Formats: sequence, C-alpha cells, structure tokens
Amino acid sequence: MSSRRRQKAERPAQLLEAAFALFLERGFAATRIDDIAERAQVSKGTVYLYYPSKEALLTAAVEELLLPRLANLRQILEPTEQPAWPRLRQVFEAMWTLAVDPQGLAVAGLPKLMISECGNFPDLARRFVERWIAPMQDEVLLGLVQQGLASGEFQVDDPAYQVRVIVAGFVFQLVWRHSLAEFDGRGLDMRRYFNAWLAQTHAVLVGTALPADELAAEAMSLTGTQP
Amino acid sequence: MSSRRRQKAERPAQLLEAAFALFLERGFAATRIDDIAERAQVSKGTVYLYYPSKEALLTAAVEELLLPRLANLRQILEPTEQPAWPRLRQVFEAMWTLAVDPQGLAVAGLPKLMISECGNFPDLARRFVERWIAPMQDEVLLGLVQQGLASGEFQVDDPAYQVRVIVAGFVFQLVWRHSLAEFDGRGLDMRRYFNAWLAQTHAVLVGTALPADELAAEAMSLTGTQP
DNA sequence: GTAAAATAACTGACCAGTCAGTCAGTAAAG
DNA sequence: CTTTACTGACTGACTGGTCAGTTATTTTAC
Repeated sequence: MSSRRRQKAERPAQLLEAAFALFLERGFAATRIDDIAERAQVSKGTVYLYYPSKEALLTAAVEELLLPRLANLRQILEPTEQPAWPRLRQVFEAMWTLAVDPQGLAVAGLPKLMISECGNFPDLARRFVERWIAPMQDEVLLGLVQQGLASGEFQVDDPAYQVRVIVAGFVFQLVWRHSLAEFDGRGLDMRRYFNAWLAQTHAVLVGTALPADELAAEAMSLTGTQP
Repeated sequence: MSSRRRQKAERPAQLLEAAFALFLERGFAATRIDDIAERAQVSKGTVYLYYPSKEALLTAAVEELLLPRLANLRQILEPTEQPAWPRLRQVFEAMWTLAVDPQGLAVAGLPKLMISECGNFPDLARRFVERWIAPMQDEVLLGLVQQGLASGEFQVDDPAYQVRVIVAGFVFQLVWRHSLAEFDGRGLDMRRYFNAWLAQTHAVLVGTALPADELAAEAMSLTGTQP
C-alpha cells in the first residue's frame, strides 16, 4: 500500500489520539483545533477532512477509540465457575492491567475526562455511565460478590454499596493519576496502591486479612517532582 | 446601614459563589463573565470592580471562600487521647458532615473543580494538594492509624497506602456527586455509601466487621432522573 | 427642611484579540 | 493530466476586559 494511502488510513486514529490527550490535559474548551492539528502533525484544514467539528472529535474519541477497549475487559470477565474470591481477584488483575497498560492510557484517562466535561456534554456522560460504569458495577462485580455471598465465601452487609466503594477506590486512582498526582510531591507507587486496595476489598468481603502471598510484587512507581 | 452599602459588602461573596458554581458546572474556560454577572444579578462591569480578571475569580473562590471552611475541619481534629477507632470514627463523621452540609456545597465540590482545572492552573493545584490533601492524609488520618497500630488496636500492612485508599473512597463520592451522579439512573443514597465506606475502613484496620450499631441511621438520598 | 453638589456603585456599548470553521490553491501519486 | 490528500490564509462570531456615562445615596449650603 502506498505511503499516501497508509497515511490516510491512519489519520483518524492519530487525530483522535491527539484530541483525546489534549482534552484530557486542558479540557475541551481550552483546547484549540490548531493544537490538535499540530500534535497530530497536520494542518488545521486536515482535521476538518476527517471530523466535521470539534465536538465530533470528542464524541469519536470516546466512542470509537475507547469503548472498544473496555469491551475487551468485559469479555475477559465472562465465563467460568470458580470460588468467588479467585474469580474476583482475576477481574481486579484485568482492571489493573488495563489501568497501567501504556496503550491503555486513553482508557485510564477516560473517567477524568468524563468527570470534567459531563456538564457540557450530558448525552455523552449518560451513555458513559449507563453503558460502562453501571453495568461494570451491577452486572460484573456485584454479580460476583453475590455469588460469593450465596456460597458463604463472603459475608457483608449492603453488597451493592460495598461494590460502589470498591470501585471508587479503583477509579479514583485513575482520576488522580491523570490530574492532581503530578502536583503531589510524595509520588505514587501504583502497585502499592493496588495492593492496599486489594487488601481492603478482601478484608470487607471475606472478613480476614489478605494473605501476604496474594500481594503483587512488582513495584511500578510514579515519582512526583519535589517542590 | 443603607441598602447600597450592604450590597457592596455582600458583593464579593455573591460573585465568588456565582463564579464557583458555574466553574464547577461548566469548567473555567466554558464559563463567560456575563454568565457570572447574570447569576450574581449584576452587570458585567461590576464584576471587574471587585476582581481584576476571570482568573482572579477562580483563585479567590478557592482560596477565600473554601479554604477557611476546610480549616474548620482540621481544627475539629486537633486534641484528645482516646482509643484510635472512636477517634477515627469522629473524624469520619466530621468529614461526612462537611460533605453533606448544604453550606458546604462549595467544599464538597472543590475536588471536582481542582481535578478538572489543574492542568490549566498548576499553581493553584499544587497549593491545594500540598496544603490540604497531603496533610489531611499524612498528618491527620495516618497519624491516627499509626496511633492505633502502636496500641495494637489496628493491624494492617502499609498504613500509608491504606489511608490513601480510604481517602479515595471518600473523595470519589464527592467528585461523583458533582459530576456523573446526575446521569446515573440508579440514584445515590449518600448515607448508605458512607456506611459502606465506614465498614470497609473498619474491616481493613481492625480486621473484623463493623458492629451493626455503629452504622448511621438517617437516610440521605439523592435520586437520579430515570432515563 | 430642602435644594445643590459631591461621591459611590453600577451599567452596558464598545474594542481588541481569539478561535472554530471555510475554501481556493498546492503538490504528490498514479 | 487527473485525482487525492492536504494546506494555511481568511472570515465572522464570540468574549475578556475597558471606560464614559447613569443612577442612587450622602453631604453640604442655605
């Protein structure tokens, strides 16, 4: 395939990636089309050959670039019959992988973007919550927790809201990393955070401390600048 | 005092409240000075009699309107020698009160605002993290947890990061309520959330389930619109 | 007491800069 | 030579910030 054609085929993804990164960093209103063009190494006019408006870039970035990746995760979670905790543990690992995957930067940044922009793009926000957040909590995680309750493996009041708190601990780390983390001189060791989150989940569901051999070992550290 | 003078004395607070509410809802860049003026029931020119620029409104809203309220909380946390869990429990109640206080709407919205705008106002973000988030975690909560560890009341690995996860569960609820909650048809019962959060904290620190009589009773419900 | 003058608070038309979106033109590929 | 992909100067709507002018209140003069 000619280099001209290959470029054309890759343009939409390039543009969406540039747009997403800038929207995430500066917000939609504060991002100029010229900035997006520059980041994608094209001129402003080219942007409009592929997307009819600035808003279309945002919508497309969320719907086309990101949602398919999340669909991946959902698929991982589908099958099997096993004890609930190992199963849940496996779901957590998949979430974790998605969160730290360098390719998955976009997915990891999505909650921050939606939180920032939901006031100005309510339709997009609604789809995000209804199609991803709510099902992830209610169908996937709550489903597994209830399975564990039924088998007597877990013991907990108000599982629906426990799941919300658990998810909050995960999602907030994503949001933090894409917003205020860089201003925190203390740095952030993501693996330690993940282990702490896992320990809390285990403690509240199972009622005992997480066995030490279940802690993940590799350290993955982001160190902030010292003031 | 004449009505003219009284108005003048109240203007700054009116303007900051209007500005904060709109910045929170739409973001800084998408908020027009005219919108702020309209919300505060004055003309555009009047805004500039009190604050020299749009950015000054943001800075003032954060520093003058909000930080003093947070200072209150810190003060509550100061004294006494008691067992660690009741003490911690008391801190949690104070945080909760601040979060649901109708007067405290601004405080509760602050994390959402800072998360959204930190990319464009790094100095403000740094002050927010260094003066509020970090001390709240490291000095207040972590201090109490370590006190509990020393007395043998608590038992936990990596207390520094456990505290981070605990705080995440709290702060995320604030952020959620000021952003995506309205798009979640499932609604949000804040008291149930708070209780679940408390239960998780107790489970991970003490290693046993939270006694039922420690759950707070009053239901405080926010119901989202059904699609 | 009241009218005139002075002052304080506020207004909104205006200006200058910015940026989303357009389109006539360029150049490489075939 | 034609088509395809791209360019970047241009336009017009919008908005942050200004300031000459208006209105309400207070003070002064008598």
